[in-house]
Amino acid sequence: MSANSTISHEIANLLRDEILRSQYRRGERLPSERDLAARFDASRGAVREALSQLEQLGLIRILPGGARIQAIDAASIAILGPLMAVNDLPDPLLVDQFLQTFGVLTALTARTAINKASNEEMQDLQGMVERLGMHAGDFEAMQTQWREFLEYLATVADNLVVRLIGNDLKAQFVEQMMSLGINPVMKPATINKLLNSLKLSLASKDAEMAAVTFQMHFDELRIAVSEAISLKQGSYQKQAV
Amino acid sequence: MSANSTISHEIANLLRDEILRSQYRRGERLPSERDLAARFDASRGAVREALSQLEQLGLIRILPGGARIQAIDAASIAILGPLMAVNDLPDPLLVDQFLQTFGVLTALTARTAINKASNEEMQDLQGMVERLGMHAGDFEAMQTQWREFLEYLATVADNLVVRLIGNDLKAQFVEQMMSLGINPVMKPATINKLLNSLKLSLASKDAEMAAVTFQMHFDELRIAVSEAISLKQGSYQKQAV
DNA sequence: CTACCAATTTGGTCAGACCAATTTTATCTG
DNA sequence: CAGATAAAATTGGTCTGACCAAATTGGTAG
Repeated sequence: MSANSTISHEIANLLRDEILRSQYRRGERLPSERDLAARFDASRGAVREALSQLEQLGLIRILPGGARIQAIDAASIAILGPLMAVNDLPDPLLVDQFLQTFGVLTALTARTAINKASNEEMQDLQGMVERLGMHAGDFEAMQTQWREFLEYLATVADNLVVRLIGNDLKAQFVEQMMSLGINPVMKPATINKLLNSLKLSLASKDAEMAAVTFQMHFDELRIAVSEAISLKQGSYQKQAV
Repeated sequence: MSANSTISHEIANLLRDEILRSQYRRGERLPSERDLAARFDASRGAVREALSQLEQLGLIRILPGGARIQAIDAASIAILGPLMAVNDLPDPLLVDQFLQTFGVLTALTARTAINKASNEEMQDLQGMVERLGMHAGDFEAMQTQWREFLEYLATVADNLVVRLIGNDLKAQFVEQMMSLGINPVMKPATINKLLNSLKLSLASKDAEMAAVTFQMHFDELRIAVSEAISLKQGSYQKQAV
């Protein structure tokens, strides 16, 4: 991601990672645009564009006299992806918080969607869940269908706020997990249980039950991902030895 | 807000509002940097910095050949504020979605906070709720204390993901409501009911109950805000006549 | 009408310059 | 020596004009 081939993006990414690695303290002044230009062997214009991007991310504040580092927790969510990627392995705690958040938002989406779905849309949803059950073995195919299902759910719910947040989170997270080769594994029994619960809530048009089901699913996913990361961590340590 | 006095910011804001007002269609090409520079009577550098900001917002994609408009629902949440401000009155549906989302995130924060709060922190929280009850009459004072309470809750919960989202949402929303003079009014009885429920859940350290309480609070708030906007709308129409 | 190639347009970058505001340094004063 | 003050250096904001590579456009040949 963010492999924008332009020099200004490269500079922005480098500086961003340096800031996220806490190489600068909060409130500290960044080197001047002229110094940065010299360091990166680029023009001041390119550096300015890079700094402009960092300002948009909420990492720095640019004002006459110098650009100053801001507190991390005052930044935009767009830094979550890079924040997870600065180390070899993502911070498990951060990933967990990520999934937790994604969970409640998905639960909200499901609740809203089912509450306002037309009969036709309900049938579509039921059909998709049905098909999900058929691919229980094939991880790749299921992943794709699962994503389509969530996408359709979001379309039906039509909550722009959640949608935008979801965009950012997905962009930050999914790619990251993929590129790190973290594949959470859930037991077939668990999956089936969730699918059945989902079918039931759709059949009875029970929005609350669907919400709870999604909540459960994400709780399971959190466990699975946590284990997947521990596993990776283990293999890393082995390599080190 | 975003009254950054620089020319590039001004250009960015103007273009952003034009895009949000759907004056360009998705996929359409923005005028070239040189044309925009001529139109705004600015240098191309300034325009480029503005476009860079819009790209960061996810409103456009810049690539050789031209900058193209992107789908709104592919943008960053940072556009929600401007999106609510493009019209005289914010879209009630959008505001409602906003509060709904903020509600589930706050509920999550409360749940987490109570689950991991130390004894001392629990006492702090209880004290804050106690003081909240005392200011039941004074809207201003209560607003301030309420915000401090939520802030402390977020500190205890210590979920960076929710925190960052919350930052963005608050930055986008609260200011907007304030500047529009929308003051939601909740019945004292309702407020007291919520406060009591909150006290109870804190006393018994019942995270789930606290979460539900916050959920209820935001549902009430949604109603109140909706009414406040309708009221404003009414007075607007009167003026028009 | 299609396929291909040249001319034009567009974004990306650079260099050098000027201004206003801030920061730093030197100076003066008590 | 400490503090206030004025001068100098630094810094961000902007402009002009230029060059390159990639993409778009338009014309032309098949």
